[in-house]
Amino acid sequence: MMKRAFKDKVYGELSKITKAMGNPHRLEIIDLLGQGPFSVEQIANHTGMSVANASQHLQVLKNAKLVCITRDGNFILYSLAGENVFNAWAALRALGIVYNAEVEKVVSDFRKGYGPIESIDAEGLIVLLEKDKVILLDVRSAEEYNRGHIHRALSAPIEELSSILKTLPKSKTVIAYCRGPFCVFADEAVALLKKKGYKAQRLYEGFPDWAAKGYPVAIK
Amino acid sequence: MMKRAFKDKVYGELSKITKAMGNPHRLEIIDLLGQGPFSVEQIANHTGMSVANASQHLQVLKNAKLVCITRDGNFILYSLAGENVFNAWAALRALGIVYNAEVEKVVSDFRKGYGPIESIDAEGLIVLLEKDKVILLDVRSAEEYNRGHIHRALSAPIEELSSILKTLPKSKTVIAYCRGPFCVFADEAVALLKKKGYKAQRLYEGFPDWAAKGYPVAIK
DNA sequence: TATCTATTCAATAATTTTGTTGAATAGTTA
DNA sequence: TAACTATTCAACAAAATTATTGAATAGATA
Repeated sequence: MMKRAFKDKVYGELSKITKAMGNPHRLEIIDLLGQGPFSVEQIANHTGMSVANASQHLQVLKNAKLVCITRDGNFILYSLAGENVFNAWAALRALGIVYNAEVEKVVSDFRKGYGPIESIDAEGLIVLLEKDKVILLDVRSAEEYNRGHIHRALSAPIEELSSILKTLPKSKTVIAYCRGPFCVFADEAVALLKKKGYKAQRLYEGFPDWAAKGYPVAIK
Repeated sequence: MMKRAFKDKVYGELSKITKAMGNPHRLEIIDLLGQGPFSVEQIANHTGMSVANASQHLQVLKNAKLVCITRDGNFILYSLAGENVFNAWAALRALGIVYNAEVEKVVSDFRKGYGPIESIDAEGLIVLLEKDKVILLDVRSAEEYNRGHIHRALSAPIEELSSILKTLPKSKTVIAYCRGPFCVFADEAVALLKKKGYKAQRLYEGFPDWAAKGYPVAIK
């Protein structure tokens, strides 16, 4: 029947997108590319895959039009095809956290390893920033900070945090943020800060979520 | 490494959701369940699958917590696990239409078969309804209409449209809507209406999209 | 032009997904 | 309780996905 052929085609085309997202490595790549462009080798390192394997997964994402490439010297940089891609990923991530208790459990179990970590959401942070009551730390790498960061955040890469920390007053609460809800840099930072006697929380979301919501960002 | 195991777990759990959505039949089922609950046999008929096959795909969706079941007499009714599921599907659908020219092409090619079909979006329809300038027809089945329909819409199942049509004045534009952008009932209705001398358009979205946006609905 | 190097490709085996078939099951109805 | 029926299950073969390996390629640099 004519209609059936049409539907098969439409849902078939759309399933190319969901198929492309239907793999843990590729979800991790999408999450990573939310930070900005990365080379194949960088992606491989961040995700613990071989370069050839990462390349093949990137081909799948590229064929589904979820990522696109630019060349920079010898390197090929992959980035998300548009902000809708990150939004769709965020919607799926939220779906997982809300309906699938297993996801929530894995995350909270892991975080317990750092002790009790309080978190604040983006809207809450905006209020605190307006009151000038907090110090905001970007605990990702300096390179990621330079690509773009939350307005008024200080760069404090997790490895350098203990030295930077000495310059911070203990009168204000410190908020740490990183790449997203599944990135643990902020948890590590909060654990260290609390150990040193600071009042500290993590931002639940990461920088890409903040930017996607249209909240103020700065580029160094 | 500890962190890698954590990430593997998190992305692995989330990929269960995207894997479950990574199949054309299962996407069609999700789209259909946006209308409300259906039995396994109904789902099989609507999607042109065998009952056993539909059942197996439904198990996959259930395991991913995307659908849930209730019993009604001898029948087991499947429905979406929550409105977030439809929203995520809508986000993916939009992603496909925006970034993947192939999806857009398949849809517009098919619609050309009915002649030039104009469509209006939900926001445009609201304006026209306020001005009382249009007649709004729900061309889905009477059963689906009774489950819920757009406020002020008349029920006009596509098979009965030609008889109902005689009672409609030609002074107003007629807007037809159905299940969603990939449902062709509204296109068929518009083609018929235009042939009979009416000014007619289709609503681009379907009833589930309208309801998900929080616009006014009525239940018979 | 020749060299170098990041990336892609091709081939392979292991694993997973898929649809069909017919039998089994659970829960309702009589 | 017995009969019925919608749904699920189990087993199978075909097809698709996946990670690994090492070779090939394209494009920049010297």
